[in-house]
Amino acid sequence: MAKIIASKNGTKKDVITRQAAALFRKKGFAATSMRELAENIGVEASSLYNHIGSKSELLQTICFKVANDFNLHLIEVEKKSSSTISKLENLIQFHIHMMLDVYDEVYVANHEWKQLQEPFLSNFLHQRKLYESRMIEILKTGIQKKEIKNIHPHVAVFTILSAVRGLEFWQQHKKNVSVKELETNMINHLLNGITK
Amino acid sequence: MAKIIASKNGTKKDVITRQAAALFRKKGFAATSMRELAENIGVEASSLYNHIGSKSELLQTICFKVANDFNLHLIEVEKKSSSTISKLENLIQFHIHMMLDVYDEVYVANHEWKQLQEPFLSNFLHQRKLYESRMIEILKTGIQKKEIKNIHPHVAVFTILSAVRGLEFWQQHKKNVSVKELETNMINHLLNGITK
DNA sequence: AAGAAAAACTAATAAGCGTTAGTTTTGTAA
DNA sequence: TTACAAAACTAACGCTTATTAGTTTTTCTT
Repeated sequence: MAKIIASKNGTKKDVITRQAAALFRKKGFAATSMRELAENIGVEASSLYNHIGSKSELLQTICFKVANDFNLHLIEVEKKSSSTISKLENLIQFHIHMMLDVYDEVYVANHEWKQLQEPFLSNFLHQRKLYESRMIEILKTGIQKKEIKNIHPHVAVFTILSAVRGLEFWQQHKKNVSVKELETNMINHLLNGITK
Repeated sequence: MAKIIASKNGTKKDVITRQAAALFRKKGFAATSMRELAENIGVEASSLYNHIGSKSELLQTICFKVANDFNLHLIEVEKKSSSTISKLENLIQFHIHMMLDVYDEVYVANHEWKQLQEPFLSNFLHQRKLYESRMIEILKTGIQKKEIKNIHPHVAVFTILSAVRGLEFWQQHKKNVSVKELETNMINHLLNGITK
């Protein structure tokens, strides 16, 4: 009769959620069974339900925690009175760090949100759309202030967000490239290009 | 007793595969049932097996068709004696067009390859790794020839590939931005940046 | 029109799914 | 030590899954 060990700063629900994020990332939400999750923790599947409500709830928790983290950071950036470029640097930097720090969770939020049930699905998509439109506003301001080329702000935001999302593929190269190197290269690429 | 209608240039297997790609994209591979796929075509689930081998086979067909298309194009680009920059333009352009032309298939190849079974999973990943390393070589040459800044080629390739992969999110904005506008903006962004 | 081949159908299989009920064990506090 | 609550267990529920077998219908060929 194994017991779920609660780590220092986390309830047993947190332990389950973290392990769920790891599995959902590795195998996908639909392809991960509760029995599998339980086995990974060292417990029977039914025991999980002493701590969580449902499989769906796990996905909800993961997705909205990530969405909230990004939202809170964007609010901080918007408050600042810095230049558009440095705001963008700040945003890209945060995305990179989230991707490296809470990889599983961010990955799941990016890829498995489709498996959310209503009304959570709509809510999640709404939040993301809002995030994007606020980033677009930042770029528009930069264009007005002539800090940024007269590009299509919508396309630019998608390009930047897509690029940082791609850091999923970076996990396996963590050793070869330092975080700092990655950061400066990506920010420089997305802001200044690569053409000499 | 509905019958699967073979379209002009496609066997019945093609029709099934195309519909499968659409569903796998919308709902994910694991979350799509054969009964659902059959219903979408207008036939009983068991009837599908007169045309295909298995559900897995459908995913394999989709993923390797896409991988092959990208590989063939890369070979063409490598043959050319043009500048590094124009090679990159060519590659980015092709990615954009694939994303817009065979959206479902490319999306599935990008997102659902995890559900491939061995040895197909290893094979697919190998092909993708090869594609990336060949793109890196192109960038390295560009750096040597001083056509391109002295950036980290690996990071740059990932940034570019991630950015174009993100065009998934563009489907819903097709009306607002023309393909040409999208193309020039993205290529310009990824090659020349957005800073004035 | 007859016979063969293709492709649909119905029915059933075994396995796996998320989840619940009921029970037993464990840990905690009086 | 006793009592209570937390959290584990076993067993089962009803449902869905991909796939197969066997049969009937449709289509193509002669």
